[in-house]
Amino acid sequence: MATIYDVARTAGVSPKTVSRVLNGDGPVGRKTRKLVEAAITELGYVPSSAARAMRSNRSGLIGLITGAISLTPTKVELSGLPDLFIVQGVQRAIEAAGMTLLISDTGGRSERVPQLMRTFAEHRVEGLIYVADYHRKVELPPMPGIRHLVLANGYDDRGTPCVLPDDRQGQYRLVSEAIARGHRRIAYLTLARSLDATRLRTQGYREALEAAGLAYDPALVIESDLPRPDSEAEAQLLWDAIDRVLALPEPPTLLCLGNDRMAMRAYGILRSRGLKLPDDISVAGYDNYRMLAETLFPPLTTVELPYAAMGVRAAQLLMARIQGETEITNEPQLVGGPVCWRESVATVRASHANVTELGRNHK
Amino acid sequence: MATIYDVARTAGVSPKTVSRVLNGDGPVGRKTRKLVEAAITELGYVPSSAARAMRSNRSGLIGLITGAISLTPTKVELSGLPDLFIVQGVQRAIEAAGMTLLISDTGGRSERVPQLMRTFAEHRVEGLIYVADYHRKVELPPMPGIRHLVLANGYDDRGTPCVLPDDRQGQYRLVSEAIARGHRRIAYLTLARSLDATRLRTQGYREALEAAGLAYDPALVIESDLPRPDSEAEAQLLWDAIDRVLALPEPPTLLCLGNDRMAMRAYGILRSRGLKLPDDISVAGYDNYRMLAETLFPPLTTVELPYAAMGVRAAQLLMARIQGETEITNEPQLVGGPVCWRESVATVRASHANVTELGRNHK
DNA sequence: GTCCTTTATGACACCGATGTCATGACACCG
DNA sequence: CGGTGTCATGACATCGGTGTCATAAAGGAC
Repeated sequence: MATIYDVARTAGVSPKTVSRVLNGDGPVGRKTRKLVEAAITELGYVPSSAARAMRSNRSGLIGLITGAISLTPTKVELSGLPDLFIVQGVQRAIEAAGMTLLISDTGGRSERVPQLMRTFAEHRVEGLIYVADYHRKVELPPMPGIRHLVLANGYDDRGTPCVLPDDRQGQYRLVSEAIARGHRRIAYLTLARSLDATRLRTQGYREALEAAGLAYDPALVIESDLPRPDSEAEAQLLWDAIDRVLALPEPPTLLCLGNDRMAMRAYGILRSRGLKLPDDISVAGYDNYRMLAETLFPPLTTVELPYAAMGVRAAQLLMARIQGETEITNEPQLVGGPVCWRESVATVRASHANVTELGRNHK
Repeated sequence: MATIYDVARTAGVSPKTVSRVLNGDGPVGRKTRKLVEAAITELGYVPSSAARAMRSNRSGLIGLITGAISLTPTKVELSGLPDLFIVQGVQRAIEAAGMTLLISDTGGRSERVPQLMRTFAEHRVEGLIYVADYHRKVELPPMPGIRHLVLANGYDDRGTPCVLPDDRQGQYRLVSEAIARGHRRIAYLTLARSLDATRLRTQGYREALEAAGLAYDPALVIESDLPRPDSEAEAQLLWDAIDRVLALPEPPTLLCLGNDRMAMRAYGILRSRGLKLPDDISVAGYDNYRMLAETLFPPLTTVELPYAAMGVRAAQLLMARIQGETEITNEPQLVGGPVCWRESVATVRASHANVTELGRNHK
């Protein structure tokens, strides 16, 4: 591969002049510039980032880690992998800034982290982004030699800068808009209560009811998904929850599910009870996992988890720190996603609205 | 960050001696080694790969590109993204070999490829892996400065080494095992005929029938999926195809679908016709897209696309080339995946088997 | 004791960029 | 015409490792 010396010799100038042409520092005569550019093209010269990095002490590299990483051993989750969109977002923003991304995946084995960190250190990454597989608290091991760290989809209690989905707002918007379409009895069949997402979305659910002057009915909110060894046992929980809300004196007109996967199961369960979607009952999910949401019939109304945007934001946050910008808060950056309105949620006619009043008194 | 000179000074030796301790070339006295190791630990020294790369002319970096890349503009496909598993496989194999992966994604815009290639060239990657989004022929632009190239999930007509899923064998196994479970009339509702996967899997389907002495009935094989602007129009194709095979004089006992997404649609369509799965009719997919296959009820029998294994194989192929191994074929490397047998395919009782004979004569 | 080999270590150059400083050629001003 | 400033360019050192070669000390054979 050609070097700057080859270019200099071909163009009949000094290496430093070639460097000036490349970087635009210092003045270069017009004829000289042409000569150099011709030589570069002729030789197919591409500057070596290794040499540049060594001289400038700036590698232009950003590290990114996905997968298990915490100190405490965690069970392997099937889920994961939509975080790919976070990575794509990071990639885009990093690249736009002229930097390059080094990506590593622990593959669920967090004991490999020290090894990965060492590799990053050898390459002198200027910053590191850790992408969690779902909205959660993480506990990172000490990372010697890492100057800047940003968490995406996760947070810790050490004030590390982080980017999180705005789960509260997402559920709030979904429920608010559903109310605007006439729904008054809205069930919320949640993911595991222990998840941050569940806590925040439940809060958003309640706030939306409150803003509309509707009473909160605890009977409509049921934890309906817990990790189980087999898929069928998981589905059973949801089955029971749906049974319970449908048996209420004033059954819901809309079921909000903890995620699109649960919504997909709900389709099957509701149909097996002879209900037509969305005429007899409406369904909404969360995540906008498009492979599911768009393929289901009817297509699923859901809230988008703004993964790509979160990735972009995380990258920008990191770049700002690297460039030493001072006025930066450590507050979690919340990123909201739009509600994707599809046919699984019907507009309720006025007659149903009357039911609402009953529903309010019900409490 | 500490340098080898800092370590040398702290240990009271020359930099070269530190280098010897690090790399294990040349002899080092026991006491000296201890001194040096203590200094390394004390300073938290990590050697700079940039400096090392410059001297040795070996970067230890492998480039990987995903997403659109061909010369001819392609429409953006929703699908994509299971290729994440290919990337994970590559990652694992590359890392095991002590190298580091630079990953870039075109995000569907192949006009960005030259820019990505330049970045790779600047970092002096020793080889490049291109990961296609589905089994397909690709047309790569010229890649100056790339010494070694391997295609994963794609192939070209220039004999570039490549790794492909063994689609023929996958469908062959699925159908063979289904026959072993008593199925005699097996429909195959395929993806677009233009896809390589469809051609190869159809071949596997026919060979399995042939091996079992069953006649091939063209009425059972229907192209049932074509890219359409909206999801509903796509589903309509499948709906019609299912109508047609169910209306046959000898309807099939098993529907093989082109992928798991189609299988998911088939569940809905079959149930809307009042059929029970798998008692009235069996269904099988392809891909082992677990989010679908395991969540569907009943869980879906499908063929695994061995993405992770393909990634590992691609990485190994590339490493072998980099190390200059000579006896390497350019034959496509076919990687087979297992059939994941789940409850969506029933075992057919003998009474049904009689139907088979009719089926054979039917042709 | 001398010679030779082996072991342990250091001096120095080099990889390919770029920062610093010096130099030469002009142009302009008084 | 000499002084001053700008423009264009090159010589040289430097970043952090490693390959080459030299050197010194230790051990063994005669």
